[in-house]
Amino acid sequence: MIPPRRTRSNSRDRILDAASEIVCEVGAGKLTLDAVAQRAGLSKGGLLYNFPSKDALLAAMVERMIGEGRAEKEALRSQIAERRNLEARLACAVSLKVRSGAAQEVASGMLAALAENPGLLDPVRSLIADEWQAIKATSEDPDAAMVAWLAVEALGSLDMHSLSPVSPQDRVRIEAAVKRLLDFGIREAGESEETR
Amino acid sequence: MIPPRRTRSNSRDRILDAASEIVCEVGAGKLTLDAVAQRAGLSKGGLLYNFPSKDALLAAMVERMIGEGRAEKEALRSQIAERRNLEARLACAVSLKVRSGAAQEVASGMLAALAENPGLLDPVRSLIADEWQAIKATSEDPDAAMVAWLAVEALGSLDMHSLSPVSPQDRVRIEAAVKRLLDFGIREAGESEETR
DNA sequence: TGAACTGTACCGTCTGGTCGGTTTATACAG
DNA sequence: CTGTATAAACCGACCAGACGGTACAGTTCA
Repeated sequence: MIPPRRTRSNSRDRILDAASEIVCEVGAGKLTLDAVAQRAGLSKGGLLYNFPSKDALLAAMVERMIGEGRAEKEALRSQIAERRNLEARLACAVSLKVRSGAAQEVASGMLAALAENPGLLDPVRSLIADEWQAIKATSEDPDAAMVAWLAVEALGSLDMHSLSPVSPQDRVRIEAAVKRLLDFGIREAGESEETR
Repeated sequence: MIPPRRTRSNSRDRILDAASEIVCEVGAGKLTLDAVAQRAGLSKGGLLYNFPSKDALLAAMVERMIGEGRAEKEALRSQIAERRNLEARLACAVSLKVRSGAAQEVASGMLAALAENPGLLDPVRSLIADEWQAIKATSEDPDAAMVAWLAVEALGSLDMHSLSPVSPQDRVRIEAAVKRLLDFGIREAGESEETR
């Protein structure tokens, strides 16, 4: 029950949390230093002491989000025994799971703010590039894996902008379809069709 | 050689063009009324005479973009004879074709600005919803069509944020894979695999 | 005591929007 | 053809608020 000692790292986390909440609730356009400070329970001075500029704050947010994403992915890696299309499955699982949570909405708002500072997106860019490479490299059927990964990515992206026309039922079907796609690949000409 | 008579609609288009250019070049963050006015060759007063507010301007930009997309789709409709998975084919074709052009970059920048005014995205939302319905309704294999459409959508979305890890070669392969997917569907368990 | 940290008042700039005035085109009367 | 009236189109100075950032004086802890 230590009187919540305000350490620097402590404040940093509180600030980052506050910023995420704000972005998530009212969008990146309203992400002002004043708002963040208020939300985090300190003054603008204190905020700027921890993050010398708004860009620094944004960069830290990106950093943290990527870290969380990676951690989540790592956690899933151990659960997936099957080696087949490992990376693709991973990516899809991560997307389908993580992306429906709060992180999703944060990412949504962030993109808007980040769009103006292309540099801030660099970490994200390289993360995606890595994922893509892994998928191409470790999949038995890269074509199917690429398409599957893209489809899942789109799901997230559309949600992100609240643009998704995909109903929950659709979602289930898509998930199943993606799994089938990864497991069995794309059918060739002259094969049977069962469900119609 | 009439001294380009300044009609209202004339100015409107000039303004819309200018705004698009700016968004495309420096991003939505720099889309100020002053900049647009200067670019369009009139004063801020004149600009605000044509569009009573910045939101009105943005809304008009969205409107025009949607209109262009629809026109493009209509144009393609006549070229695609095959009835199979018509809607999905159309949508994908439009995306693959149009989205690689200038409209793409404009859309990119726009999203950032639009993210703050969710209402401005309503037209886009309904457009997408319509497309989605059409795809589900008119496809022989809705599952495959949905996945295909999503994959193409992701391609556009990633490009939009300059986040795409997809190389030109990848793109070609994906395009082919999507076509196969639409034509032949997803393979089921216990079928031959030829390319490995 | 000193370093880490916080609070607050303030500044400069940017930007959307207002507003009164000016130009330009058109219609029409004489 | 000329003068006049009218309204649309346009101009640009100005304003108010928001926002990022600074300065600096306190405060707290080791």
